Formats: sequence, C-alpha cells, structure tokens
Amino acid sequence: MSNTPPIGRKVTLNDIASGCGVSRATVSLVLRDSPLVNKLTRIRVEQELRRQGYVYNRAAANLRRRTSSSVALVLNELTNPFFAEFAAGVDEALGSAGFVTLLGCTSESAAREQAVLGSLLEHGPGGIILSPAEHSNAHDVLATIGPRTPLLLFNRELGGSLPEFAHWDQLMLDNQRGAFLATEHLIVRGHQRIAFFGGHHDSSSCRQRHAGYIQAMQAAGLPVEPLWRVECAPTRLDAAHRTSALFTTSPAAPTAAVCYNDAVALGLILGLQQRGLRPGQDFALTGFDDIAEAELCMPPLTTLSTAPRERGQQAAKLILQRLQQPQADSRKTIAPVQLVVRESSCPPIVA
Amino acid sequence: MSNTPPIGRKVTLNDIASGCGVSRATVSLVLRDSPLVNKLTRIRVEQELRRQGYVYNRAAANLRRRTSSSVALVLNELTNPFFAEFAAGVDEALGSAGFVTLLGCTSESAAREQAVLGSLLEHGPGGIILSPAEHSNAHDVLATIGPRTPLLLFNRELGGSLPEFAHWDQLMLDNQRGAFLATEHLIVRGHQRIAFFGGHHDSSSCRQRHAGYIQAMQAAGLPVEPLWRVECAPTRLDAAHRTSALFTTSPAAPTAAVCYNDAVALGLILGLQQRGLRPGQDFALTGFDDIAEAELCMPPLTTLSTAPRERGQQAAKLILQRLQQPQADSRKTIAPVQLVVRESSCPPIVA
DNA sequence: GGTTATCTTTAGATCGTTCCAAAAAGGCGA
DNA sequence: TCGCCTTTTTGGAACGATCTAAAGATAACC
Repeated sequence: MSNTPPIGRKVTLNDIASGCGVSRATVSLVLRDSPLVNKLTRIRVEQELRRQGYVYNRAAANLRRRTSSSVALVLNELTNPFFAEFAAGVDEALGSAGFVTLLGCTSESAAREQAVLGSLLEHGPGGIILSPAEHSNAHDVLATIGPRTPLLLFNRELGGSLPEFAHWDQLMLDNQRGAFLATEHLIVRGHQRIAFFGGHHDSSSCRQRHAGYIQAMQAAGLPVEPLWRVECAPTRLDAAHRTSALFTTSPAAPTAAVCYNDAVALGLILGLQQRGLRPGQDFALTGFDDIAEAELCMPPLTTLSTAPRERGQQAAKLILQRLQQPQADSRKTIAPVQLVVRESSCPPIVA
Repeated sequence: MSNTPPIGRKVTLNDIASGCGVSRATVSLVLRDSPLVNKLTRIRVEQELRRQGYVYNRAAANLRRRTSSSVALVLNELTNPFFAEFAAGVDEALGSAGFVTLLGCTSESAAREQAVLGSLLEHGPGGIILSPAEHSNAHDVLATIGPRTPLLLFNRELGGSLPEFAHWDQLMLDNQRGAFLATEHLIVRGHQRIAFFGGHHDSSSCRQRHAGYIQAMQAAGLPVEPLWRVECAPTRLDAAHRTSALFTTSPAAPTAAVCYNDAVALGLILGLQQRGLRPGQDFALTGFDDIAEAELCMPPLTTLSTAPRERGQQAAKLILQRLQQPQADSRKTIAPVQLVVRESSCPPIVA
C-alpha cells in the first residue's frame, strides 16, 4: 500500500502521480490550486504530497514557463547600516511577493560589479536592483546585462552617459532638498558660518547634497567660504582625522557643519571631542541617513531620515512592477527625506 | 550571412548552433571547455556566442545535471553590523566558488523562518547557512527542510533537542572562553566587583558567555553577586534603560561590567553618561563582537573580536565542503575569539 | 438509445541544458 | 581500396515542471 519515497533523489511530480494513481498533469493542477480537479482527487493528491515530503522545483517550472521568481540585489556595500536596512527591506518585500533575493556584494569595485552581475544573470533573475560601485559606468553595465534585463538604479547614478537602449528605472533620494533643509535649519538657529563636511566630489549624491547646501546659503544671503568645504572618505575614521581642516585660522572658524552623512557626522563628533570641543554645545552639526546610531550617540544627531527599509520595500515594488510591464516608460522616483531635529544642532554660542 | 539574434526571447544553445552550423551538443562542449572540440570549431562558436550575446542558463543546466549552484543564507537579523559583515563574507566566498547567495531574513521570528526556508528550498539551494531566530526549534526546521538538505548552523544552537536524523554541521563562536578572557582581564586590572550585563538567559550564546564569566570569577575566588546579573534585550536602547539596575544600593555597586555584546556595551556607556559617570574612568566595561563602532566610540571599547567577515567566509567554505562530501561525519567548529584591549577597561578607582 | 453539454483527466510536446552511444571524418599502414 | 584507430561531431533521450488539445466520465435531455 504505502510506497516508500525514493531514496537519494528528490521527490518529483511523477513520484506523487504514480504514488496515488493519477497523472503528472493532475498533480500539477493540484499544486496550482486549479478549480478543474475533483475534490476527492485533490485530497488524495495532497495527502500523497505530504506523505512523500514533496518540495516544489521552481527552477523546472520557471524553465518551462519562461518566467523568473528571483530578483538580483547588487550592492556596493553591505556593511553600512543604511544598505543593510535597505537589503532587509528589499528581501522582505520580495519575499512576500513570492520572489527570492539573489545577493551580490561589490565592495565598491567596478570590476567585481561586472563579475557579480554576470554570475547572477546566469541564474535568470527577473530583474536587478543595483546600487552601483563608485566608478561603475553605464556602458559596461549595459554590455553585461544586455538591453532587455530590467534594472533599477538605486541611490547613485551611473558614470558615463546613459546609452541609447538603457531605459532604466531609478530610485534616488532627494539629496539636494535634504541638505537644503539641514542647512536652512542651522541658519534658522542662528548660524552664519556653516561648513559642508565630508564626502567626495565625484560621488553624485555628494554633489547633490553640496548643491542643496549652497542653495540654502545663497537663499539666506550668507557667504560660502571655499575653505569650509572639506572632503573626506565617507567613513567615521577619515572624518575624525579631517576634523582639523575645519579650524584653519584664516577666516573665522565655522560654528556649524552640514555633514555628508551620518557616518561622517559621527566621525566629526569624535574629532571635535579630541579637540576639546563639545559637539552640540560648542559646535553644531547635522548628518544624513538617520542610521540607528544617530538617535543613540552623544549628542543625538540631527539628521535626514531616509527610511532605508522603506526604500528597500519601495525598490522591490518598483522592480516587480517593471517585471509586469516591461514596455512601460521608464521612470525616475525621488524619495523624499525628512529632517529629524535632535540635540546636535544647537544654536551658536553668543560671543 | 549574419543572422539577427532572436527578439523578445533569450539566446539559447540552439540559436548559437544553427547560427554557425554545428550541433547543440558541440556548442555545449565549447561552453564547458571540453578538450574534445576542434580548435577551429571552438573559435567559430566562441565568436558566435559573443555576436549573439549569449548568457548561460544555469537553471537549465542544474536541472539536467541534478546539481545546484546556490546556497541559502538565512539570518535572524541583517541590520546588526555583525551579521551584515558575516553576510558579506559569505557572499564573497560563495561568489568566488561560482555559487550564488539566496538571501533570507527572518527578523527573529520563528514563523517567518519557516516560511523563508520553505520558499528558498523551492529554488533548490545546494545547502543552507542558518543563524536561527530566537525561538526556532530543531523539529520544525527538520520538518521543512527534510533530512537530506545540508545545513550549517551558525552562531546559535537550535531550540529543542536535535532530532535523530539531523546531523547538521555547526559553526559557533567560543563564547565561554571569550567572556572568560574579558572577565579575567578586568580582574587583572584590579576589579573585584564585576557585573554581567545584558542579554537574555534563553539565548544559548548568552548562557555560554555568562558561564565564562562565572568561571573566571570563581577561578579568582571572587564572589558572584546575583544582583549583578542584569538581563536586557541585546540592543543599545534597552541596555541604556537598564543601566540603573546595576546601581541598587544593597551590596556595594560593581566597578566594572562584562557586557553580553557590543550593542549592549554601547548602551551601557550611554546609561552611565546619563547618570553622570564617565565610562572608562569611573566604571570599566567590555563588549563582545568588535563591531566597527567599538573602535570609534568614546571611550574605545575593550571587546572580543569575532572577525565576522572571516566567519562568513569560513561558513561558506564549510557548507561547500559538505556539498562535496554529503556523507562525511558532521562536525562542530568553534571559532576562536580574541581579546582586544582598548580604553573602556580602565583599572578601578582606588578609594 | 443516442446526442449534447459539462466536468475531469491525461498523453505528449516543450523549456534549455547535459549525457550517452554511436556516427562521421580523417589518417595511416597494408 | 580496405580495415583500424583516433579525433570530432551529433541525434535523441533525459532533468522536472507546464501547456495544449483531446479523450473519458458523468449527467441531462429528447
């Protein structure tokens, strides 16, 4: 009566079919909840599925149906909490749509990005969510993924001009407005000498944030002192080291700084402390990203909330929509950011 | 002469074959670098592959060969930098072995873990790397993945007794020895009233670390005061809130604390500051994990380095070995941890 | 009983690859 | 020219699912 399940081989539709005396096709219909099958048959089949411990082989199904049930997520960096949250959001949203996340980390190397994209492509993802590595460029990406693979660019623009065929979707943060809001906030608090601290000028997001800063300064009629633009790598460590560059004596030192992101701001906090300054009392600063530490550091950091997890969910939704409508016009989504005021943005000391 | 590549459909072996007048089988041999094919034929085929922009369909190949080229990575948490680093390490090592990472996040929910495992399994990963959710248990996991899927347990043990069939590999940190080292270090510095702060007792890693603490205290003949065992969630926020529990007046307050992990230690730093105590001067503390912030916070944190990225690479290697030798005996690997002494573990104030 | 309509089931081709066994193509000595 | 060996190539059947079109049941009607 009770056949033994096959050993050393996975259970297939055929095993189930012969196990309960129906055809492969019927079992397939049961699996897909087709209304065609008779109730009694369905019950018999479902019992047999459980009995033999069947697991669906989605790869085989995808092959036949010419569909995909995965999306590739290629990130320049996973260690940064911003991207980790983003990835978690992507995975969550993809998962609840029945898709699976193919992960790829490029560690900011354009060469690895090429390799990773190529390797992931062979697994037939329906689409790709890409946060490009620093010097990645559009032509190389197009060359490896081809013109027909749906791609969603996140967070950064690709270097090089966009090729003709690449009608790629984009999901970007409103960097300029965010930096504008932060700068304006410091100005309203009474600051006049405000620096822009951290980031590299060849990063598109840094340029946009810097533009927002300039915009706010000019709107308030405040002077923009070139020495108050201090570049550094977007890491805590480098930011701490570069702190002294803010306090060259030639013009009066700034009383506040708009930082490229939270990591840089946390580094600046450290650097200020090492100089004997009390961040949030003697010197005001703002961040960007609202990572978890921003709320918990001392002083708590005024920053721009980008809601990375929600961005991840949004990215997943966008790419899934694209899968359903491959022909629709490409679109660029700019996610709003929100100023979160905390204690790091104190008013200036009245001299 | 030059056929157009097919439109709206992916290029297949057949397209290449008919494109340069050989059989499908020959093209397949070329792709796999078989020595059987003639040099001239190989060149012709390779040209055609490039010309049509062929991408290998690994899913189809895996179906035929009954192999897999992916590994599932299921994590209880991705936001924690420890796990993010770990994931990056896994992905890196899998990638360079030609495997792809199927990501799954469970957010500490055993129910989600079941769902995620089930969904990932359908994509036919060769094996699974699992860092279990808090209340996950062995029987449920066995029920969904079956006895034949290779699984590597990372970081935590599974609740419930291990079922008969589940000969699962394990990669654990040497929690007990780590906590022992931290405690011993504080004792050598002259502390006698040392607390164990943070974590929940139903977490296996917390029990192990606590055991290491007890071991060191007893080895030094120091009393273990029950009030100095303060439980809290392993987050910065909860740790900050629970700080006051260390300073109930009944016995003399402790002068140092061994913290469950870095997150808790950072929370404790915050809590101490809020009470007007200077961590690293008035009170000594140690962490566990050596996350990036440990080096950069104030004061820099004495902690145990677990090298999460290396652990990730190690986990990938272990699961890949298991794939090659499914029958080998299961093994439990305990990764060493290393004490990193920084400024948070000051000597006690001589009263 | 025969015809029609409705409800269920199924054989066989198919997706894009690999494997197998066997065929074709060439080279060489007799 | 023939057989024999080596080097290349190839048709067709897999892998595990889905789809199509058609066949079997069953019920209903005249």
